[in-house]
Amino acid sequence: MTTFDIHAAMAILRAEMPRFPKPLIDGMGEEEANNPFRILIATILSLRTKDTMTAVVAPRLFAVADSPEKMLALSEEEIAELIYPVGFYRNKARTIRAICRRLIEEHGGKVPADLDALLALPGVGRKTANLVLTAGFDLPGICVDTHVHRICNRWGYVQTRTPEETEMKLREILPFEYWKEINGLLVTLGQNICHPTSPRCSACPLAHLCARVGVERSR
DNA sequence: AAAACGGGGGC
DNA sequence: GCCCCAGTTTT
Repeated sequence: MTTFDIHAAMAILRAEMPRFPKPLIDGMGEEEANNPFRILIATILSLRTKDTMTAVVAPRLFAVADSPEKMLALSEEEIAELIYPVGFYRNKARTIRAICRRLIEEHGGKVPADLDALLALPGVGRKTANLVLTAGFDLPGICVDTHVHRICNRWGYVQTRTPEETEMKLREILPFEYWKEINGLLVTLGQNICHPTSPRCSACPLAHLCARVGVERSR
């Protein structure tokens, strides 16, 4: 059991996080916000990469190809050229084409709105699949990336070793009303305050709730 | 459980 | 120069 007050924490985050720049997916415009294809491809681009870098590259790519058919019309080299700065660009270009081929062959050219179908796509793991469900389709899901995993453990809200374990625990204990929000809010907190190393606890609006597990107090 | 993929930005 | 970054796959 945990004594961490999740309701208080989420209320504070809802109030405080909007003053920071929005994460990539949350920052997408109205048209893109519910475009599962763009969410999916942008998430592939963002693997182990600064999301500010993805924000530069994604519009460049979508201007040329915003559907599986148009994307597949580009060669691996052409895609790699367009997305170069994100890193892993050869892998990602190959993965993007493989995904688009599968979308056309097995899903009528649409992104499936189903967790298992998403996980079956090449290069798609639990983080990406859950982000597409929640951000792309407004369906239930909990997207656990390194920020969510780290911060929930620092809080003392969960005690887990891996992001997957964190997701499964959150499915048990996180009130349903927060499922779709927790990723965006914790990414913002993680990028701006609760950094992986040297978190700025003195600037954190949740400091009074946090167990600060694994966090060194600074002065 | 650990390595590999990989270039750009911050310090 | 060195370390980190909205992970996933393979060994």
